[in-house]
Amino acid sequence: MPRKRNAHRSPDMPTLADVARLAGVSEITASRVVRVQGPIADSTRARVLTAIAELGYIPNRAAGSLASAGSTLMSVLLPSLSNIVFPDVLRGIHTALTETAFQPVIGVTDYDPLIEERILVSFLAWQPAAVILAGLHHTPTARRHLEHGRFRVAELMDIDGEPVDIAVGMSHRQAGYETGKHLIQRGYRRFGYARHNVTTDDRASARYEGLCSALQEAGLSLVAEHCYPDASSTKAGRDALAILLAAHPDLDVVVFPNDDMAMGGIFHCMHAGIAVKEKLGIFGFNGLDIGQAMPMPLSTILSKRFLIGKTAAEKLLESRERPAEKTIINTGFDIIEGATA
Amino acid sequence: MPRKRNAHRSPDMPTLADVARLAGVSEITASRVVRVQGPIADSTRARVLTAIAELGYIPNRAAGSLASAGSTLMSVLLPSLSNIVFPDVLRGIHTALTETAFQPVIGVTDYDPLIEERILVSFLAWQPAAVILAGLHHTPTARRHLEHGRFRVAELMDIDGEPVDIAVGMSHRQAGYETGKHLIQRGYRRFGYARHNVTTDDRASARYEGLCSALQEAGLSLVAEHCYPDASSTKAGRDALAILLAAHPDLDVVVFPNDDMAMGGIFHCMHAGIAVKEKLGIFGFNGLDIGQAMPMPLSTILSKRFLIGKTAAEKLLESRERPAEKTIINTGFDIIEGATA
DNA sequence: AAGATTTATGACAGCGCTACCATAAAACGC
DNA sequence: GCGTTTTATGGTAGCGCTGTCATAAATCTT
Repeated sequence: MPRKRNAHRSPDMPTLADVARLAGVSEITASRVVRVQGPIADSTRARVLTAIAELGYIPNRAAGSLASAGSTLMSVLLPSLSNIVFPDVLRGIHTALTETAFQPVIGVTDYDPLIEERILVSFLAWQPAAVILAGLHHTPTARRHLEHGRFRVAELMDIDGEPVDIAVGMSHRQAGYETGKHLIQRGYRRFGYARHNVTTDDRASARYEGLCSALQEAGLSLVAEHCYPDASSTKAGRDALAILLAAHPDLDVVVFPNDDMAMGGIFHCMHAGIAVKEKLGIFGFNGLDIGQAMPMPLSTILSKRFLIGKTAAEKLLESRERPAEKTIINTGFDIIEGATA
Repeated sequence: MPRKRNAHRSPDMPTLADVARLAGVSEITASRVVRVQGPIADSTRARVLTAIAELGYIPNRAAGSLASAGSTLMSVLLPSLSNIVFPDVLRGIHTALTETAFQPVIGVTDYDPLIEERILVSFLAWQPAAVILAGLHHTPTARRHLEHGRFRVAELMDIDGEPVDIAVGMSHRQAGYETGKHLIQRGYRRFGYARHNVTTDDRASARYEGLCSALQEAGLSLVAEHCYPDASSTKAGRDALAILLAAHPDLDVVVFPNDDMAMGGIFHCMHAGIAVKEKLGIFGFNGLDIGQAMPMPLSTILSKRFLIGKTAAEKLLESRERPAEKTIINTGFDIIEGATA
């Protein structure tokens, strides 16, 4: 009675042992061929490969992970998937991981550090090779896990702070500051700001602060701001601008936390017959394609989301061990002049 | 010398055995508490839970999967992440999986069945509980794996065909057909169509065919079409429309394969001073928020992407075993009249 | 009260793979 | 030509968990 357990694999899924037997080698040699590891004679490799093809062998990664105490999974924790920014980051990660043995496992935190912590712990159960998350701010428990774990860690988007291992991103504070300087230089003086409800989006807050300090340096300050109660969207931007202008018709420029909302702002202007740029400047953030395809391209800041994801994943693959010094990679940003401010 | 292997877990990560010892129960009992499975006395559960908290125990899912020949992973294979459609689907899946033990592992196929097959096989190595993919068309090898595997399968987006297990989506052929009928009824006669380069996007092709057959029924046919050589984008739509109109200034409506391109079309009209709807109708597909936030909301078809993802994942969770009959769930679509056609 | 059932727990083997150590043969050095 | 290194392969012992079967105690029948 060789096989006692019957809850197991379908009609005898072949195992490494089957492959080894058919190829006339030991299990460990077959294993080495599969993993492309260690010295193997060409003839042996060929025999094993043939056996694999013949049996339709699929390795069992759970067994492999258990035996080697490590997996080929990379945990990716993103705040949101509604915000186009994060699919872009994910795309970058995925691009870097193509052709490698690594696979991303994704979780969505909804910008909530507690959810992040919960998902992180559940991901750790897979002994991932690396963990990628957004931002440098995590719960103490999460941070402890990140610091003591046997895996690489990349914190994306933001570089204003102390990373656990690697940080890849840009300074959002500086982006906000440069936005302010840029607009002041172009003659704008009466600034409005349209927020949205995500209070835990640290990056948006950092940009806001940067903008304020640029204004302050120039002896200015925000004339008005409005916080739209719902999540960010084009409609949110459109409505927010309407409200802002109703209360403060004398604004000459309005800064939005992202391009989606800024486009909403432009749509409001189109609807209300306000001459964008001459009468009212509109400034966004992200540099989405759609904004640049408009008849008057959106003035905004290009954040390099794909590059951030790709760079982070590549960097993580460089070494399995965490190096002594932390790495901070600034992918920077570009101001897109556009035609709306 | 108890611990011979030193490549293993960091300074003694606690195992279930440690938890069991501390709680004064057997390993299997501790395991049952962790998995919330089988009858456990309240007092015992409490002791085990305390031990877990005290040790900071994190279960090892690789070991669990190996022992039980099954994992809590759900493989998700999407054609693309650039196309907003799929992050929306993914969001739906993720929503359904929150609060369950399942975690999505994602792969991107780039609309290529061969890449899909390759990723599928590498995912199968984790013995996933379910596999989610887009469309009903796969390579023979992929299909064989899907049919013989011990996991549930959901094929999303499309329902025009024979699924392996579950299909959730809508009839794209019908959507194209209804688009044609709707536009004909509104008086449009001279139709143009702007494609993009993705020849393997079966859904877009099905809509195209549906549109053509509606025209045919009415004794009409496409006056012109243009295939933009690059991937779909707003700019692609804008350029494609410009080219189309240059050759055929007499078109009275242009249908686009998606909203992104349709918006590009509108931007072209704005730029060229063409009265949208009166002079030229524009029709999209997807029903993206941004199109509806425009001063003249885009006429389009609302595809229920989030719902598709969510429904599929929920359906998959209903039973671990594949039922005898296949399930097809039609999430339908809505025509959004909008103001552009 | 004696059996039948349910509830709570445990012993043990083994899932399929790889780390570790050992060995044998081939290539190299001088 | 005799050590020494390199190349190629194998034996063995687990990795940490859960399926299976067994058992003991509590509860329910009639």
